[in-house]
Amino acid sequence: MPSPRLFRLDPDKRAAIFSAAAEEFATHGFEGASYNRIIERAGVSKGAMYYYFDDKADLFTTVVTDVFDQLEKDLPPPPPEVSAAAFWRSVHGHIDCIIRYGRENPTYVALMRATHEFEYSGVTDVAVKEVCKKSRERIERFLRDGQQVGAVRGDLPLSLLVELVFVLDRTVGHWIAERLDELTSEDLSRAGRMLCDQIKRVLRPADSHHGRDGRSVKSTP
Amino acid sequence: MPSPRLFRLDPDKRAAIFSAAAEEFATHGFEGASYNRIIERAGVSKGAMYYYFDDKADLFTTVVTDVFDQLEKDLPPPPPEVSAAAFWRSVHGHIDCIIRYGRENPTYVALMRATHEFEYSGVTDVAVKEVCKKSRERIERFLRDGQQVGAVRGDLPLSLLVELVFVLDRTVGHWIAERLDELTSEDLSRAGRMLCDQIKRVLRPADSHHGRDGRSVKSTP
Amino acid sequence: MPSPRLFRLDPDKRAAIFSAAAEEFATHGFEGASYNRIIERAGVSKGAMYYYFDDKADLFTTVVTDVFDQLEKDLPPPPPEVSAAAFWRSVHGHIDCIIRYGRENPTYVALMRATHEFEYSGVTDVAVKEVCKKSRERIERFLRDGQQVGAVRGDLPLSLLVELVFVLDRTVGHWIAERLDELTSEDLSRAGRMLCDQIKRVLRPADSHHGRDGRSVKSTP
Amino acid sequence: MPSPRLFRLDPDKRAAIFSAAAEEFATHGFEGASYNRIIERAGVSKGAMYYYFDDKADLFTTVVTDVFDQLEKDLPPPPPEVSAAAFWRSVHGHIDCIIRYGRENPTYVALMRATHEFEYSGVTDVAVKEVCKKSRERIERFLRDGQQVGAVRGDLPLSLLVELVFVLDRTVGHWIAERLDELTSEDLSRAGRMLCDQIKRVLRPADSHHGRDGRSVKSTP
DNA sequence: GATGAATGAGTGTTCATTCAT
DNA sequence: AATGAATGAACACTCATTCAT
Repeated sequence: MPSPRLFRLDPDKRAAIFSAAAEEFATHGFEGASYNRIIERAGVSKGAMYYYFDDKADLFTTVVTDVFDQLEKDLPPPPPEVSAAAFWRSVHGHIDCIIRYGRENPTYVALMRATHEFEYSGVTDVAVKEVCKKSRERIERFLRDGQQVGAVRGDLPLSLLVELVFVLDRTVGHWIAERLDELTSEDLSRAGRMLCDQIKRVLRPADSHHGRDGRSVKSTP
Repeated sequence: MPSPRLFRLDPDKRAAIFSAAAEEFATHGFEGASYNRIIERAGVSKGAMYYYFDDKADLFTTVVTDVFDQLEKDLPPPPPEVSAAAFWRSVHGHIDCIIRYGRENPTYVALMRATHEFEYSGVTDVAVKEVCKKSRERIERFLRDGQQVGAVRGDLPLSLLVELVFVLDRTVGHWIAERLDELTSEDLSRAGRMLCDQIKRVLRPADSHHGRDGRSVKSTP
Repeated sequence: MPSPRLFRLDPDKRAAIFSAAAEEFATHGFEGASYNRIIERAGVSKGAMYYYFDDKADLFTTVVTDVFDQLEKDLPPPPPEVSAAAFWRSVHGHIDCIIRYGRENPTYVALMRATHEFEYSGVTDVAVKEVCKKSRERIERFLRDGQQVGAVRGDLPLSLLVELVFVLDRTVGHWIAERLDELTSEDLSRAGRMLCDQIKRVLRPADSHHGRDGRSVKSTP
Repeated sequence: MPSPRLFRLDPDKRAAIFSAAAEEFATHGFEGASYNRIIERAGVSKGAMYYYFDDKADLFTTVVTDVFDQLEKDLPPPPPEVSAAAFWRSVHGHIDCIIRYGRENPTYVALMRATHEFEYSGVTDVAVKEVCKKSRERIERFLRDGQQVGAVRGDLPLSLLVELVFVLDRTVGHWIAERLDELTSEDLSRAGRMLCDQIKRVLRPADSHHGRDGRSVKSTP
């Protein structure tokens, strides 16, 4: 956990640290990132850095958590009414929000990706796992609501659906980020609709129209 | 590029090198991986390693290429007949093949994931990009065929569809890998069908049934 | 020298500092000890510490001096009567006192040992040397008294005898400290008598009974 | 454990490393010693050092072991005949040998002292403990032989007697080392006799002449 | 053809200490 | 009087790579 001093620190300095760290971690992943490089780019002394953060992992966790929290804060509240339509409207709202956030903070999108990778890798940090878990739980609650109004299929493990949504979002996000310069604002909102559609396709309950494949994965659900 | 000497090397030694490298890279990513650790675990001399491979990047590329090639070799040939049904049958065949491969080489699945991440990161290596590009082109050709028989939507950029297929596969692959012990052989083929279904959902052309969302992202495609 | 402010400090705080320092120095020696760790464990601010003590060496010296002084304060007064018997009785009194002190302050025993080592090492601090010198002078005066009443041999350099007494005490002290849990109170007083006996053996003048060895080391005493 | 490469190393280089390490450890103790300083003074590269030794502890242990082994190699064999006189003659032989060794390698004497301290401190290394244990066991066997011929008292725990012998030797050794320049060769052999006498005093069985003090420490021996 | 000794810049982290407040 | 933020040199150790043999 970062020292409380961090929050007493000049916001500009703190921003400089977070930005330098986010960029380094996003570019090189956790293990590949150089603490020294971050320190140098943030323009702080070595000692100061260790005054704010316990170690490299702590810095990573703190920055990642911050990014996730920042995003989450902007997300719209859960839908007041309960219906499939309301559910999808809410999904759309979330996606718009996320895309907008990503457009304004491309580095943070990359950082989120790096975080996810890190989580998948063999050297996962406990604190990072926590951040990811929180993030997943949020989606899980969301999907559960979707299942109750019949918007989300119930024949697949939630954990898998969560992962799919996670990854669809990241993939489209990355695809967008790579073409950010050439996309108009109109393109972006179209991209939002497209992503929403894709998620809908993935989550929608199986019906006669689409065949009977992939009903359930585990024999004992 | 690895030295031609590599291919004259005792296959067991070569396998030891590849296996050690794959594991290290899969666990730590490219930058986080330790060349020394690989050398040590492979049980070869330091000089020998630099005798076979130019450097760390070369080893990485070589191993990754090998894994991709290995997999590709096993993939079924493109469907002889051309029809939507044949296309999906072929997709299913591919997926079964990939899942089988992943079950037998879990390390390689992790390595592929690591490769993908590496590609996404900011420090992409030219050679690795080449491997990934080749792999993507294969999918792209596939999807183009699918489009011709009306199995794959044509209203989204191919590059995005390729990415989505890529990532769906990896996600389900990882989801499976994490639960490999608890899944029966029957579960696995069910998972194959499920993944196929998901890909179908993602690729299928938009129709009246599913609304008009996400028609196209770029205004001038 | 510590600032006079130290003595105006809340005794509890001061005790906390001394205790933390004693433990750290005892465990790691002077050079190995971490000033930061001491500060942290004492629960005082960094500035405060440098407000009370000049530096690490000053803290060390102060604490060590305190421990020596504490012990010395409890030691019995020199024997009023002058005779060999009175001398040995006094020695015994001292030893009992020291053993009791050590039992109650095992950390301080370790600290004394660490001090001694430090003195032996190549980086001796002037102030510490002073403390040790004072302590040695005390023993020296004692031994000189013993010589006058014929209780202590006169054929060896006093400095050597002092060292031997010093070290016998520390060795038995350490031996006891290591087994403190298993020794009864009775064992302890037996240990006191034993140590006294050992010191007597070492100091007693050479006589015909014990041979002529070790008469004198330096040809010109 | 040091790498076997160490023993393939140019003896001069190895000696340089050992000497630099011995001096540094002797002067600063284990924790206080600077690996960097040793490397610098030994005139080897950083990498090379870690090529020979696992880490700082390994270097310490290796050097210490070497010193102990060196000394031990020179020690005279155990006495052929068994009698108190032979025992004491053997003790004398050992002491002469040790004093001679110390005169020629004053650094190593200091290192031995540092080792002992280190062992006493709270952060003992397993390997170092092993070296000390071996050394103690040697003395213990010796004393046991002495007890059998009635030369050594049996009323005190052997572990304590061992410690006392250990420490007497070190103390006299240090006392000599400090005055090495002013002592003639004759002084040295006189010192040897003196130390032998002191050890005799400490070990000799209690007899009527010396009173009944210190018979046994533990109530249940 | 193949080795493994050697390198020194790099790693993340801790150090004793200072000084503006 | 007292704080705690800040420093940068030093710490033990690892890195990818070279090269004489």
